[in-house]
Amino acid sequence: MSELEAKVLPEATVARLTQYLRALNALESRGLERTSSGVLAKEAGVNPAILRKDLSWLGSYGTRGVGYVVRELSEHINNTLGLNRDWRVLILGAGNLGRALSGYAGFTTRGFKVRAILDVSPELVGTEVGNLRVEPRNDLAEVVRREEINIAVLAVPGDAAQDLVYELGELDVNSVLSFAPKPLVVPRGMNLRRVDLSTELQILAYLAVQP
Amino acid sequence: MSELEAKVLPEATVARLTQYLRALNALESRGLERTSSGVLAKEAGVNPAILRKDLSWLGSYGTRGVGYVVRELSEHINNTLGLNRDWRVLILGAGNLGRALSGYAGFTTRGFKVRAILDVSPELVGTEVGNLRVEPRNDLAEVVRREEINIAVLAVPGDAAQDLVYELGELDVNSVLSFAPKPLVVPRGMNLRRVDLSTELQILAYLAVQP
DNA sequence: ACGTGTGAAACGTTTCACAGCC
DNA sequence: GGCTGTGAAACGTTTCACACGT
Repeated sequence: MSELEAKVLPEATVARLTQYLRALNALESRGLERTSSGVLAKEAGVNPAILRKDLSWLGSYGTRGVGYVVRELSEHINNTLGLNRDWRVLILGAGNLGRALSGYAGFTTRGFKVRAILDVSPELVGTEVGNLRVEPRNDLAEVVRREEINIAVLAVPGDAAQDLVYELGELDVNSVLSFAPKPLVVPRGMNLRRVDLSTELQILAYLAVQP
Repeated sequence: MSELEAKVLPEATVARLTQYLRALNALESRGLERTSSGVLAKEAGVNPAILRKDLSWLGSYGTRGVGYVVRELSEHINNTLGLNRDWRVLILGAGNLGRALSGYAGFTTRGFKVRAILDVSPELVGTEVGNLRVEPRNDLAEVVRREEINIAVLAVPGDAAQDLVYELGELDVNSVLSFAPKPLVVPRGMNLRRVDLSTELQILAYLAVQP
C-alpha cells in the first residue's frame, strides 16, 4: 500500500477546503446544524458540483437526499488540513507590512500564533508590535529554536529574501509564506507560497484594459 | 472581425507576463541587451517552453537562433498589460494593513499611484499616511471623482467589504483587489481579485502535514 | 547551429449528468 | 423527491518535440 505516499489532495481542492471551513463556521454561527452542497457552495462562492467532488476526496461524510452535518464536516476538514494542531509563526521584517501581518486577524485564528518578529534595523529592534518585541535578525536560529517555529512569513525586501529562505531551510522551518516580489529558489523539502501584491495590481490593470 | 472581443490572453499567461517584466528589468539593470528563453525563464523562475508559448500570444518578437531584445520585449509586454498608462489607486481602510499597503513598494511602481486612503473610524480620519491624509469613508463618491480613481484596494473587515464593492461598482470603479477574508459577490463588469492571507497559511499547514 | 514558434500530447481542473441511497 | 457521490466529457494549462528562419 504505502508506495511513496504522494500528495493526496489536488492543490485547487485544498485551497477551496479552507473556504468551506469559513463557510461552515458562518452557517454554524447562524444556528444551522445541517446543510447541503447547494447552500454551502453558495456561502463559499463556488458551484455545488465541485464542492461535492472536493468533499469526495475526504470520504463520504454526507447523507444522500439529506446533506451534511455542519459540525461534523467542519471537524473533518479541520483534521484533514492539519488545523487541529498548533502552528507557531515567525514574521521576518518589522516594517509596515510585517507589523500589519502580525496583527492581522486571519493570522491569529485557527491554531496560528505569531510567536516572534525579527528585523535587521537597529531602530526597529526592541520596539513593540502588539504584545511582541522586535528581535534582531541575527538571533534567527535562537528564536526558531526557542519558540519552536514551524511557519515563517517573509515581509522583507526582495534582496534579503533568498538568504533567509536558505537559512530557514537549514533550521528545518519548511513552510514559508513570502511577500517578496521575486521568485525564490526553494531548498528541497520546503513548501513556499508567494503573495505578490504588485502582480495582482498588474493583472487588474490588464483586465481593466480589456474591452 | 470584432465578434464580441473576449479576453485574449489566458489568465495564467497574464500572471506570468508580470514576472517576465520583472525579470527583464533585472537583466537590463545588469547591462544585458539581448536574452533567450532559457536565460529569461531561469530569471523568472519558470520553464523555457511555457515562456515561449506565453510570448507567442503577443506575436513574434524574438529572432530564431538568436533570442529577444530585452528592451523591446519589455516595452511590448508593458503595452500589452496596460502598464503604459496611469493607474490611480484608492485604499479603503487605514488600519495596519491599509497603511502598510499604501507604502508598499510594489504599489507605487509602474504607473500605480496611491491617490487616497479612506476609513470609517473618526480616530483615523485626518491622520497622515505617507504623504496622504486619511479621509472619511462617506466621502467615497467625492474622492473617486476628484482623484479619478480606477483601482480600489479593500483593506477592511469582511463585513464592510461587500457594501463597498457594490458602491464602487456604482461609481464605475471596476477593478478591485480585496484582502477581506470572504468571498464577495461582484457586480457585472467588475474585475475583483482576492488575496486571502489566512487561506495561504492554511494551505501551508496542510502541506506541512503531508508526509 | 541555434533558439524561436507552435502543433500535438499529457496533465490537471471543472462541469455535466445521472445512478444510487436516504 | 431530493441530494450525494462519481464516472465521463469539456475545458484549460503545461510540457514535449521538432520544423523553420536566421
